[in-house]
Amino acid sequence: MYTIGQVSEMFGLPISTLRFYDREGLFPGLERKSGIRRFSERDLEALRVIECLKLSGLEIRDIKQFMAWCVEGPSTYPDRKRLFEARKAIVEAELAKLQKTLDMLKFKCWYYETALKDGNEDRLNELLPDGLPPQIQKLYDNAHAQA
Amino acid sequence: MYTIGQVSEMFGLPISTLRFYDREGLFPGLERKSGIRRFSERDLEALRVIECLKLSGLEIRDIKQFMAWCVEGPSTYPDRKRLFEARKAIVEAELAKLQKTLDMLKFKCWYYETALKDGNEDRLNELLPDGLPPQIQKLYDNAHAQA
DNA sequence: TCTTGACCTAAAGTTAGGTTTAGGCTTTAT
DNA sequence: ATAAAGCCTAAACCTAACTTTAGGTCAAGA
Repeated sequence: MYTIGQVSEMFGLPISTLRFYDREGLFPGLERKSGIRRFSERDLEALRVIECLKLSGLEIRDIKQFMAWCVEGPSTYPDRKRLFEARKAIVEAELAKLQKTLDMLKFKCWYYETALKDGNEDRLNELLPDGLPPQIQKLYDNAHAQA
Repeated sequence: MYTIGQVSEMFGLPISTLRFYDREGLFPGLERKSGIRRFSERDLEALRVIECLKLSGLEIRDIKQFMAWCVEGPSTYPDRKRLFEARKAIVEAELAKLQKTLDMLKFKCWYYETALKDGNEDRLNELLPDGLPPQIQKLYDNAHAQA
């Protein structure tokens, strides 16, 4: 069993955030001893899931819903399964988008490196939009492709 | 040249958002004809960069700074290069984190699929934390690894 | 000419996700 | 026994990034 301060340390989250999550119902059944929160291994796993779902872009009220399902029992397995499958699809899309973002950033890094060498953007403006070196052209095209 | 409504259509962004960006100084030198905004090809490219930088997690005030550098000229090439290199590092870290998130989600999908077949989590609780099928164990370990 | 649709501004409002404050218990080490 | 550290709550506050509102301008078609 852990105190809120220990959990805060372990997860690198402010104590105020943990209390906020608790207030929002993200730790149903969290134990208390004379008013003081005692986090069990189960609560830590819940917190890991919270962090995962948050990263996947889920809102707090929906995470609360998930935690409520966990309390409700096996009848909610289908709901929970659906939730994770939906999140999986969303994160896969997000990853693709972020990869595209990364290509744009890589292109821009090359762009300013070149501009810095040349002292201006004149040559770059001539190369654009399709006379770039092959590797760079790939980045540029990918970054400018329609979603 | 495009009207704000056309740009809104093209980028799938609300008109109010485009006006907000303009108010925040993200389109320096945006042309107007009797008060009405006319977006040039240059402004569209700016908007593409804005979307990219936003996805990379940059705040509006810092995007504004970047746009100001673009107006300022070649003396700011080093600043702009540094900005993109920093963003690139951040997005690469973000991608790694999101990949880990995805592994957790994949694990949870498998978990609830199994729980649904079994009708309970008893067998799963026995398999955890290190008696899982190899492929699944990999997902689980990766998702639970320290940052 | 009149009406419709698209544009404009300034300013107030909204939302999510916390954080801070003020005042007060509890536990632990000396 | 007492003081410091760590815990508690309720409620106010904060910030970013928009969005909405209210009131008005402008240009084109019937």
